[in-house]
Amino acid sequence: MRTTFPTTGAVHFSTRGEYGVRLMVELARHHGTGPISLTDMADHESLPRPYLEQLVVSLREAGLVTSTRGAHGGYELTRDPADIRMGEVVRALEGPIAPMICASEDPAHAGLCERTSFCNVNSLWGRVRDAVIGALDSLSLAELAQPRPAHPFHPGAPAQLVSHRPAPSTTQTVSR
Amino acid sequence: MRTTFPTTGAVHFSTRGEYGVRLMVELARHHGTGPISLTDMADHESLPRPYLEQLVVSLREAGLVTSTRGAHGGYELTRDPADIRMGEVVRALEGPIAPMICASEDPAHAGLCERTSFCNVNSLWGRVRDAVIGALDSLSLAELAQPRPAHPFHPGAPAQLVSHRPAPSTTQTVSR
DNA sequence: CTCAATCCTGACCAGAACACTCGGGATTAG
DNA sequence: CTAATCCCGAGTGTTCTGGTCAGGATTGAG
Repeated sequence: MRTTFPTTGAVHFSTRGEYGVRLMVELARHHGTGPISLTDMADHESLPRPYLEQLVVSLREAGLVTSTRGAHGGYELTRDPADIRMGEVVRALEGPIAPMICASEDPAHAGLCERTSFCNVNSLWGRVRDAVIGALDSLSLAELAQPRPAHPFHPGAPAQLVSHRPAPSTTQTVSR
Repeated sequence: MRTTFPTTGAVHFSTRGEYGVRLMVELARHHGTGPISLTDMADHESLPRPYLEQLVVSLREAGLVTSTRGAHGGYELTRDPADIRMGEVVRALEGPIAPMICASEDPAHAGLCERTSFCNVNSLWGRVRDAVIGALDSLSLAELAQPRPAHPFHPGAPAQLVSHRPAPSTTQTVSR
């Protein structure tokens, strides 16, 4: 089993997200060449096929993939990879991006935190949510699927740790 | 109990983060006027005090608060609220911001994903991590603690849904 | 000195979520 | 017909979450 790796609390994607995205990348690479079987992908990525079987249900229900049954069947993308934002993929797999009840993507649902009137802590969670959504939607499946050395310039920031702690300056005007 | 509210999978802060932040806000509001007891804060925020007791341990260990024991004791901030980035607070409560094993804040730890050499999916998780860190560190405790109508201009973007789907353009240069 | 208000520590616990596995049924190409 | 597929629902051990509980140490006030 995977044991969720060293438990890290906040902002942590489950294996559904991880495996599902890898699966979509696999599909994107073979886009246009007919359906691929789950068994093939499971073997190629060395992931448990019976588990992928239930992940792919979410992807199908979200309209991201279609299936053809029977021998030589399998799955394929419904749209061009360049047309699929990673936000859609992750949302399909893990549900809506809502770090907190009062920071739901659905405004109606967010309203049921009765503290909203007087507490502005939720502005923090809202900010996090928007940051995550922005990060996910700024990347298309096609960009993620291209092999390795992404592009001569703009190398796609691979394992490259950017400087966390951007600037511990006291006064710091937020963007937007 | 809180039942983690409608389960939302990805990017989801636990009550540790929620309660802990609210606790810090409470402390920030009374900063400079001596220690406040946990009981007071638990009552005022209607949170279970015995649970807060273990949260506050993390805050103390992170050096964010100090305690004075005995009667009329309590907790207070060690630094000025304007000097505390929310990233510190959240990290203290929930652990390092790492959405995935290959997107750890600690580069050494990130190296133990053996796929890093040939898969660029981790660039996605890295991007999410940086987005979250940026969002958290761009806000100070002081900003979060001020009462309600934050500021005449720069209204702090309260529940305001920003347009997700920023621009589904196919070619899209990353920022940075 | 005593007492009550605090912080501090560690153990315990029920329920949920996670990461799967398993068994079998429906479809279809060869 | 048969093998390769997708499809579906149920079961399962482990971990995490969100607490509770019991008691000990420290201190200010009377």
